[in-house]
Amino acid sequence: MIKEPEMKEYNPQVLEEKIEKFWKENDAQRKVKELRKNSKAYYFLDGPPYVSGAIHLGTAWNKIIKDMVIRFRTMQGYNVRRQPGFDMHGLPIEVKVEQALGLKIKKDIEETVGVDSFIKKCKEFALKNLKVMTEQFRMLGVWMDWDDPYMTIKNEYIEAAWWTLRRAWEKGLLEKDQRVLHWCPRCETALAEHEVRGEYKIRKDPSIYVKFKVEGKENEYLLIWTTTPWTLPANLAVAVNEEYDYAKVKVGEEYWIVAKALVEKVLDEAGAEGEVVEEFKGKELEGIRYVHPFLDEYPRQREFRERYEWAHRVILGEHVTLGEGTGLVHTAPGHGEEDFEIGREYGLPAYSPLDDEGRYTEGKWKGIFVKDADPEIIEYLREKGVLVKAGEVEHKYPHCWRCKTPLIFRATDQWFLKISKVKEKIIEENDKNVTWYPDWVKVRYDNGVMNSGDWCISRQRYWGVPLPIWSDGKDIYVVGSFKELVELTTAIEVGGERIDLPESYDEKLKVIEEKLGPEDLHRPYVDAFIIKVNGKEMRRVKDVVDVWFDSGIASWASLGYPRNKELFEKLWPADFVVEGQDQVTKWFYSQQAASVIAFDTVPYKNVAMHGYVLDEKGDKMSKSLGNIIRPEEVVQKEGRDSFRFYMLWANVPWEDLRFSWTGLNQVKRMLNILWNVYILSSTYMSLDNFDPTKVNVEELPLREEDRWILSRVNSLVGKVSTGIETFYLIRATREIYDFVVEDLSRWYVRLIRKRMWVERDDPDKLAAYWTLWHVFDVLLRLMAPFTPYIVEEIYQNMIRPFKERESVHMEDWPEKDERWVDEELEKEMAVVRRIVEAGSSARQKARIKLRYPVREIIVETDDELTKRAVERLNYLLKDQLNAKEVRVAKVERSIVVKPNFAKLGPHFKGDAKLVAGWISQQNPKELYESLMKEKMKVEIEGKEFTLEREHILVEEELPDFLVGEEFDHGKVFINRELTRDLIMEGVAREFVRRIQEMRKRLDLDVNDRIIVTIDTSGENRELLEGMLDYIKGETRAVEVRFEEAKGYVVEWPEVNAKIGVEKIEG
RNA sequence: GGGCCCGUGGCUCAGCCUGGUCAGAGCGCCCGCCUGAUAAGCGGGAGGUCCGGGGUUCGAAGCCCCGCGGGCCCA
Repeated sequence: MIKEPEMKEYNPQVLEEKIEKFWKENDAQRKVKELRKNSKAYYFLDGPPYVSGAIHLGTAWNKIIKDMVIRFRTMQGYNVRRQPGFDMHGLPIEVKVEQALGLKIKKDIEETVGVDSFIKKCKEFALKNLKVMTEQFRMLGVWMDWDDPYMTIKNEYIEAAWWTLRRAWEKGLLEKDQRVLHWCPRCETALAEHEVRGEYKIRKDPSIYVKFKVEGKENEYLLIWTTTPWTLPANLAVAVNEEYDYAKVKVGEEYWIVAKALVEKVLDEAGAEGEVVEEFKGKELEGIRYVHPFLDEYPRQREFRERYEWAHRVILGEHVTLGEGTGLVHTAPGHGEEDFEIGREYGLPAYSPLDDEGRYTEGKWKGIFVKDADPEIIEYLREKGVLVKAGEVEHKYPHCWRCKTPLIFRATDQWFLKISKVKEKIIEENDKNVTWYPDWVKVRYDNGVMNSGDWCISRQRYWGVPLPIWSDGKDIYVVGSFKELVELTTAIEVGGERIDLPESYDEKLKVIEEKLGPEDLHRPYVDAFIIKVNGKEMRRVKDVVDVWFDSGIASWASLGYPRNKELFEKLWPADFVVEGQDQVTKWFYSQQAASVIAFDTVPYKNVAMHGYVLDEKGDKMSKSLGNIIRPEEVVQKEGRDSFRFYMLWANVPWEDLRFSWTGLNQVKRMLNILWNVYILSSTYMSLDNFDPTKVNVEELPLREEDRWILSRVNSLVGKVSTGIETFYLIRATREIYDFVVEDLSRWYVRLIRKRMWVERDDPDKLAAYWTLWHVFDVLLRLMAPFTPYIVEEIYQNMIRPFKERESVHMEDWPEKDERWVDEELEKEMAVVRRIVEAGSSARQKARIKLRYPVREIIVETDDELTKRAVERLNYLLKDQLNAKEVRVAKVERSIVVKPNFAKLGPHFKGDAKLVAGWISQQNPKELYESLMKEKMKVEIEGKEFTLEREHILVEEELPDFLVGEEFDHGKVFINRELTRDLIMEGVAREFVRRIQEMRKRLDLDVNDRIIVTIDTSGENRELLEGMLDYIKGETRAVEVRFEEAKGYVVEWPEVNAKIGVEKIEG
């Protein structure tokens, strides 16, 4: 049975708490899973958020989308894998822990706290944050398996990483290589290209011009420009572009060599004057040797000069441009990517005399941090007389994404995944197997893949997947699992002491567990293992793996593969992933890259991208701007349902979302309207003990409006399903919004109101009840993925008593029932709405309130659909427009013809007045009709004139009693003549309305009976006498008496009356 | 510098793929109406060079080209 709702007002906070409790007590989430246990599998893969400690609106949006999809697919009947994931390793946590422990430099970790306890702290920190974030996600109503998330720090997960790297090694895709990489001198580790992406910040650096003396020439110099003076000690060459023109410029007694196109600019900057004395192509400069400015300060430079043919010479490179500088590029192969590449071509060494903390390891500035050395070097160059100009420049410079330290380029030995060898395959497999939403993201993605280089996966850090590479300094071996590790291990080192292990596996394991504790694939545990391969003893390479690799393997690691193969075989690859647009070249990429290495194909079938959340003005939310809105704040203020629906409604998901409180409020209003419809429906239904299962639908006298809303709701099913499936989410949410607000509330409920107020068993009322009930049955299911709370509340009261399923979330997704779809009726109803709008507007013009009936309304149209609509839905029009009659007809207009003085004047000059007077006297219709046909010759007072159409102005004139208004397919006219009967009805309505208002003020129940006493003018009384039955029926009054007002009395001056209302007890 | 996306009333956005009903909605503003959904609801009105400029076409907010402004990613 439907109960009278306990909450009359929509209060999301109370409602949502109540539903949370309901779900918990009824174990709803588990039951939903249980229900679909044996259905077709759907592998949804959660992109793991980093355990930074707090979610923001963007993370919330992400999970709201995911939850919506999960709920939708589940209702469609899939057994959806809904495991959340967390990205838990990596530098961000290390940095936080370092801060918490007050550590300044990397060395402190090993020497002050010890790797072991440092790792423990990192783990604690990560787990703590995971817990916090889990609660935040739960708060949003996200139904994932929060008790069993995948964590990148678990042994089986780490082992999946090992296994993957082993595969890479077996395929020859894992190599050690010397490369110039971004290096963070604070974190003391290399960073991969994707870690530097987006981390370029404006920064002030020195900008200096330096002259290198050409060997064997007096006063001749190569002029170079750099913003990193500290790299000059490592300079080994000067690059020019062979295509460009270069010039020898005479400046005072000196000759400078500069790109011709830049001569003016460079001289200007240097504040020098000079003239070009010679020109040549860049090619001609190749091989010119110069004197390195720090030959004495850096003895190694002397050595290079002797050992390398191309050291300290001009070399050719296409990367040299004329955008800035001098066209001669200072080249330090150990400190720049392009420098490194070109240096390799010319056989130059990647000289990089720095330690991990960025301090010189030799030469004049030994021990000094390179950035600190900049000013000293500049000063020294000045003293040497080779500094042409020293200034400053603001430019973008990469910074460490965690600690914001400016990065330096540095040549180091690192481990790489050879993406260059599988790039083609990635793109090919992606083309073949993946659907992108929206489709153009694929283009963006492919471009990204084509641009990416090899993947540097080694990090010189602690909190991460240990690189499973063991080495004797020459050969390497990549271990694929813990089991294999134990098998190969012959000894472990504990506290600096070597312990040789027994042969047998079990005994070995026992000793290991005794000495090191239970299996833990982190550092320092794994560092202890000494393995023997081919007779050689090997120790682990101390690096850990880039944290991006962790999430890259999620599609199989989260399934426990390869330790457990079953799930993998059943589910992989994933059916769906969705993340923010920054992940296109990050997670979407790292997954495909790792997967192609491991399995030769891509790990997901459908991938969708969403945008960022910005503030109302379109600015990024940031601490410094103070415009951060926390998800908790939104939930607390407006509720989870509004929040969720809003995020999927505000705009297309792939564009950035400007979060707006007013938008959110609009959604809340929609939910409030839905709630009001529910309250109205359930109040009446409960009053009448309505039971939809006892209704024989076949025999129900459904009215046109019932058939119409049933058609609408079934059309809605198709639109919402398609919207979600194509990831065009606003197509789903906007349709729902419009349906609730326009179709259901503003129109259907308005139409059936009277039917519900009928006080007896009435098939007509029952038809409306059943229709409403059925609409709710479908609508609630359609909305369940979006607004799970409010629909559950309504469902529990209205639907649950008559159905099997315990929760709306256990329901099946509705199917579009074609039997109910009637497009013609939908179209006709749309026309009716337009006519009603035009009619209301005409009423307003005529100043006739809706309470007063009008005798007739005429619809003037040529449109067939409109004609059919007026005929078929006539009773609706009469009712809504409060008209006694509504019909299609042509309105007879009278014509007014006036002389057109603007044309008469110039034409007839002095006789114009005469002609005008004549025109005014004619029968307008006849004159107009004959002039429409041809010119007229007329004689006025003996003179002859020729009249033309343009000599008259024609106006149509409606009869006084008609007022018209246009609509799409014609005009609507209302007849405003009021008869006594019409006035009687209007006045009766005025009184009814006021009595109802008084009932309301008395807080009477719908069923309470009253006695009404009216003290008013004789005129009113006379009008009302004939309407007493009507008044009684509308107000549930037993009696209406004209006498002194009694009981609760209110004076209503607008109708010149005192009205008394008394409740009848019992 | 390159790739992709976005640019429509004061604000937030639909529409663009599949050119052709005066360019739509909500919010805000102004004016009314209704009243047992009611600390709600409804109607009407004002308000737009559809970023700018070319082109294709009988016809362009929509298709093509060139700019300008913003976003993401890359260099």
